[in-house]
Amino acid sequence: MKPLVTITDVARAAAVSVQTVSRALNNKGEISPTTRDRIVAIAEQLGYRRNAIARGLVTNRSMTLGLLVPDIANPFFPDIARGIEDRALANGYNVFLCNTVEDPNREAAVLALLEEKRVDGIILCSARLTDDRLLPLLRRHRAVVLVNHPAPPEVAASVRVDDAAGTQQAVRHLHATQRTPIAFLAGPAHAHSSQQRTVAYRQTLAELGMALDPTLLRQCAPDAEGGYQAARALLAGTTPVPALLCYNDLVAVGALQACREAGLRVPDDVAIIGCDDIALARLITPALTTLRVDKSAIGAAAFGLLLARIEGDGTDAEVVFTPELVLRASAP
Amino acid sequence: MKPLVTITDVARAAAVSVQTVSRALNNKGEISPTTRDRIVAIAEQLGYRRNAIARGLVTNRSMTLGLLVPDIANPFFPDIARGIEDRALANGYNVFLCNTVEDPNREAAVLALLEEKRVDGIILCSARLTDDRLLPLLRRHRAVVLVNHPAPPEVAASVRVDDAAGTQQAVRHLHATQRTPIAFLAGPAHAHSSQQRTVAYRQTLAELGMALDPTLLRQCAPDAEGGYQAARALLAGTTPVPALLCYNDLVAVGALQACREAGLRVPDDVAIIGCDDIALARLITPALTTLRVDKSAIGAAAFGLLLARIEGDGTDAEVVFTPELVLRASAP
DNA sequence: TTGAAAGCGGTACCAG
DNA sequence: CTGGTACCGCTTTCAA
Repeated sequence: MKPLVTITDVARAAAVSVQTVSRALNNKGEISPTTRDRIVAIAEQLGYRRNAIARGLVTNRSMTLGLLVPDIANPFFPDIARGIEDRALANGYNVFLCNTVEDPNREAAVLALLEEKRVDGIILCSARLTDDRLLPLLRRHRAVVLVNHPAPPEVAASVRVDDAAGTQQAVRHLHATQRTPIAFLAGPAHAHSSQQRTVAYRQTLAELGMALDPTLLRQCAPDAEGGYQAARALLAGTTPVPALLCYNDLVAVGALQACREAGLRVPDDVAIIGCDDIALARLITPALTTLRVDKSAIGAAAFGLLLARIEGDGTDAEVVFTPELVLRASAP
Repeated sequence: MKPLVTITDVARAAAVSVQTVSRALNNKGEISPTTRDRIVAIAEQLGYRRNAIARGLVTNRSMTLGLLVPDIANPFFPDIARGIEDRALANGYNVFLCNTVEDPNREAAVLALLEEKRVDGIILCSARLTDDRLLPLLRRHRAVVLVNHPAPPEVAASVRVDDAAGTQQAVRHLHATQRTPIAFLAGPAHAHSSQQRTVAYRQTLAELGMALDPTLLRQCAPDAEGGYQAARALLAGTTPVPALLCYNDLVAVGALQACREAGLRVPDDVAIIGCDDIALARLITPALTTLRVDKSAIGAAAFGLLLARIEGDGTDAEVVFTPELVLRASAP
């Protein structure tokens, strides 16, 4: 552990006071350009790097954010993270990217740890905690933005995707192309977006005069394995299933695999629609019809809302993105 | 910005000194169980949460690590990150997961930022900086582990995959199944693993008495788009290409797509081998023959080495994993 | 077993 | 324009 250069060392080397060094380094306050340049040069030469810990203690700002995602292996979240991190770095913030691996307890633990680390704000994607546990934890943070989860405006701003609109588009498309009845692999029960889409699914079926067959509505883990298992179980039934609406693209990939193993052709025997339009969706065969959302824009919007809250003017409380149905081979 | 409870507040409420509270909270030093429990209860009730910033300033330990990956959207890295983060959290560390988006300058910037944040150590995966820029930056850090990149032991420990062995297995398999000549989509020129594999590719061809056709050796971006472009360019040539060895699975997915568009059947007209065995590899059609490495184990090993270095006994300097060829439909 | 005081490396406030 | 001093919240050292 090599002894690091401190601001005092720089001050001594430059024969000035520490405050003068501080002013030079931060380029603020009244200071003559001459001394500033001289000090900056000396600091550079000494290999000085400022200590964000010490600075954070006095400024009460860590210039650090927390980002929680339920599963970083789902390409949906790296894309959002990218949108956030790009803007965060540009604004001088570092991001703790925390994978809660779909585990509510880990989500709670991470929220507490981030509080100890005194992050300036957090962005929580697709919360898995129930509100009674979640909200008290969130309230302790200085600024919070939720992605895909509602919250009282005094607790958090939110960025969400219009789940109802997306589900409606997908169901209508399947209905219009004569692929009924429509099964729905609905994702995890505790996910808010799953609940919203389930409501929309039921409602749209009703609007179109279709009966709801409860056996065609199944929850599943929001990954390929979950989709595979759920689809297998579904296909084991006696009723043929000509259309499969999936919680996300990974679920759709798993379902596709299950269909293939069951000897069903996609889209001839079964049409499949995913959600998110991850990069993979157009690279597999058949390419996946899916609901596209602009993940990078979601990330950027979330950061924007968070920054506004950190800086005090938490005016805009909600941004909504509307998904767009992208037709590809799996459900033309 | 709500006023947070400090250790002083707790001390006042419990009518003891701050040191006693500190001892109670950390459960160390001599303290009577009675007062300790009383203090802990009061702290809890006041909603006290300790301040890692203040604590880090005095202990000179941030309990924070930095993890740099070139592209978090490549499923290879989330798997490694998962292996690291699981063990890090279990040991009380938080991880800054930083996506350098294949950009050397961003890598350098992040390395500097992490230094300001006084992370206790960093794990850098697949460095993109050249050693002359990289090493000075690394030397400034207290503990460093490199994944897929060599380094002098006094600068960093390293975890690597035996690229030569993997490449050799793959080339031999393609040769044994009569699929020659063999093209190689080698990934980014500045990646150490790309260089190693290129050497092994040449060497193995020579050992097997095959001529090297330079037009069959192409660099590419290490993602699906890169594989797609490189494969397209390759297939535009006049020579048929019966075998395609790819830098990683994403490159292979892109190459697969290019082959399909060119009207080539996989594996009948072209055999394709990927690398990493990401989850996707067995979910696409045809399933991908690939070189499997245990990503979670790589992450765990990297964390283990880092912890050893942080705690001072940086004895083991290198861990090597050997990839295993997994035969699937794309190159049976 | 507990407490008083010093100080980690900065920044902020005021004086010169 | 520059310097002195207090202090952020906590742990460490030494006394009591």
